[in-house]
Amino acid sequence: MIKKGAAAPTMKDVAREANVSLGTVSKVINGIPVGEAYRARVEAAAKKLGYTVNHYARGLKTNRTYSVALVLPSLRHPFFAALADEVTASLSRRGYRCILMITNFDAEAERKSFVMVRQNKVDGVIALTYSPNIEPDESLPIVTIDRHFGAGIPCVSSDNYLGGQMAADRLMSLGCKKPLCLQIGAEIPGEPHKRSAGFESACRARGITPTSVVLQEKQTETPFHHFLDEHIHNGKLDFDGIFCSSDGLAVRTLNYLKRYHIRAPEDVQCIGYDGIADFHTGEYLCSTIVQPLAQMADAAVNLLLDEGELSSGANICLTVRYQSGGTTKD
Amino acid sequence: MIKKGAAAPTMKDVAREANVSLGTVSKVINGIPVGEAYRARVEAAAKKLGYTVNHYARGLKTNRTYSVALVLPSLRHPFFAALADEVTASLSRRGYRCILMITNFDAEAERKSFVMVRQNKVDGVIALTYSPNIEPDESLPIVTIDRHFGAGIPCVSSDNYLGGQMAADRLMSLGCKKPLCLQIGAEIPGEPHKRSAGFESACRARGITPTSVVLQEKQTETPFHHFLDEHIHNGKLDFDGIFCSSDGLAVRTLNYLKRYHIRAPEDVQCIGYDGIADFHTGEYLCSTIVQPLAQMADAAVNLLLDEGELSSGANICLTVRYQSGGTTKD
DNA sequence: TTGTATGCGTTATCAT
DNA sequence: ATGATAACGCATACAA
Repeated sequence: MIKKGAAAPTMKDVAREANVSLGTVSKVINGIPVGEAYRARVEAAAKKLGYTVNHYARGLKTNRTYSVALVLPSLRHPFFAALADEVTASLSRRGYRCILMITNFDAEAERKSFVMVRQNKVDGVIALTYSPNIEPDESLPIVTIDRHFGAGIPCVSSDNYLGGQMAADRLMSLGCKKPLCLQIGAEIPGEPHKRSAGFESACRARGITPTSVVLQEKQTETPFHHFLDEHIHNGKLDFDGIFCSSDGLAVRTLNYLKRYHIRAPEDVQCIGYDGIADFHTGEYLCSTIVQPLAQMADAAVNLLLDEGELSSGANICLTVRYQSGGTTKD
Repeated sequence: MIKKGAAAPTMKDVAREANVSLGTVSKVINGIPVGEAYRARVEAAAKKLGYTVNHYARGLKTNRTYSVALVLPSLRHPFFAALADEVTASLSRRGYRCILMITNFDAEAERKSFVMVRQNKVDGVIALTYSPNIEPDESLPIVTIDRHFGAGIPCVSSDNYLGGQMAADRLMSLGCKKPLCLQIGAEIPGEPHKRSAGFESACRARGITPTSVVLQEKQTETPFHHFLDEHIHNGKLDFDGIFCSSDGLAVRTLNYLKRYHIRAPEDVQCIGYDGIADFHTGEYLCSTIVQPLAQMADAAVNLLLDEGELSSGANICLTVRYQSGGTTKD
């Protein structure tokens, strides 16, 4: 049951207590120069009454609510959860609140969150969405993470291309001759696709031609399984190194191969992408390319909040690092 | 950069467009009876302009903001993440927004979130906190999850006692004669403690006296390890069944025992608590007592939002279920 | 410098 | 039943 506690003190109360006018209180609160004696009186009164500004009333005037919406498909995915964790922290450091919107991959839910902005309910949106069709609305303050929407919508992401290259280089340094690249494609072009592009490029730079298989998003992974089935002869896999476009995919792929008693890193080495360690054990799920989550969150927040940043239309691409996780021979 | 998009249409705009007064628009929006012709006109105008209410302005009048704060220690823990996911969804169904507050187990951060309520920035708080010392503030609309704060603060939790009993019964049905109970204690009395209490009770009901070890919160788990060390003789553990107060603890304990080549379920059976499946594989981490997350979220939301519920001071205790997860012989 | 008055978008209380 | 108007808490342009 929502009941009102003792009504919070307002500026009016403070003004009365301090024997000054409303405007003076407002000035003190907002750091506008005011006579020292007045300032002291107001501050004392404010503290005595436990006054704090009502952000909503303020927002009604200023059109700023000091809150931003974070649009995510889900929180169950460790990567999304960790991202939300970082974004919330980053926002909090800047005095902003985070309104969480879970879309469950539903385009309608995504749209809803975007209209919120126009209702002045948030100052901006940080979105990680899979819907291909959000209109690059007018000057909608929005920053996407890891997804390109073309138009002038800025995107912060990890350096996916570099990550792919690093995976390839690492695999080949560790002796792999027959690399395989497994990728779950997104409807939206751009970032995720760069992982495999980087991988392939680095392979070719060493004169090796990798095999690549792409899965349509939201499809089950059985096409991958069929592919693997066809490439197992005499209990041996045709490939000695696999790069997966996510750690989750790597884990599932390795699990599948386990049925054939093909193990990592002995029989095949494998590198994933994301780099979210298992919470309970602190261990990485597999060897992986680690996304710089904290920096990505900060970048997104700064982009959204800092004057002029957004209009630059810049995409920010943060560097990644390799992390051994037991599925490679290093 | 936060810039304003095309100003969102207001009631005034709708009123002008529909050629009616402001009050009439308000009535239509709020479902208050109004002439059919008017209603149609207003609705048409609203749709045409893409009008949506500004919740903040409304909140200024009604003292309701239609948003509640969810206070959580972290999002990295799968249980917290899943809980946040469910709470957000439940809130959304009721037309409420979720403001996420991550405390990182910091008492000061928790306190901050509680003052927000008095500033009218949220209508209530759903909190899962470990700080023992939040004052049962005046009529602060708050519901806790899985933590008791005594006083009149309602708490929704899974039936921890029953869960402990179920674990004990299951273990003994599966042939265990020497049960061990491992628990990470909380500073706050109440719910978590009931897990082991239930376990012990069920053991004794069968005439078996279990061994229990409790760890002080935030302590490292080495005391557990020492204890286990002392109870391994000739490579065999003195116990044949372990109940851990969380899945995470179960996983870590089993990992530790693995060093001694003691394996589950062959050498020792083990049941955890929480029941959050691994996101990537969909598999449970261990045999476990599953908390009814969705129901808990709904219960917390309803308790907070529904008239009169809160004042009843009732604690809600939701039933759990057992789930085999490979660390028991069923 | 300080105080007064107006308006932000909405709801609610009035007359009409 | 409908329309005008005050008020919510705050910021601000303007007057003092």
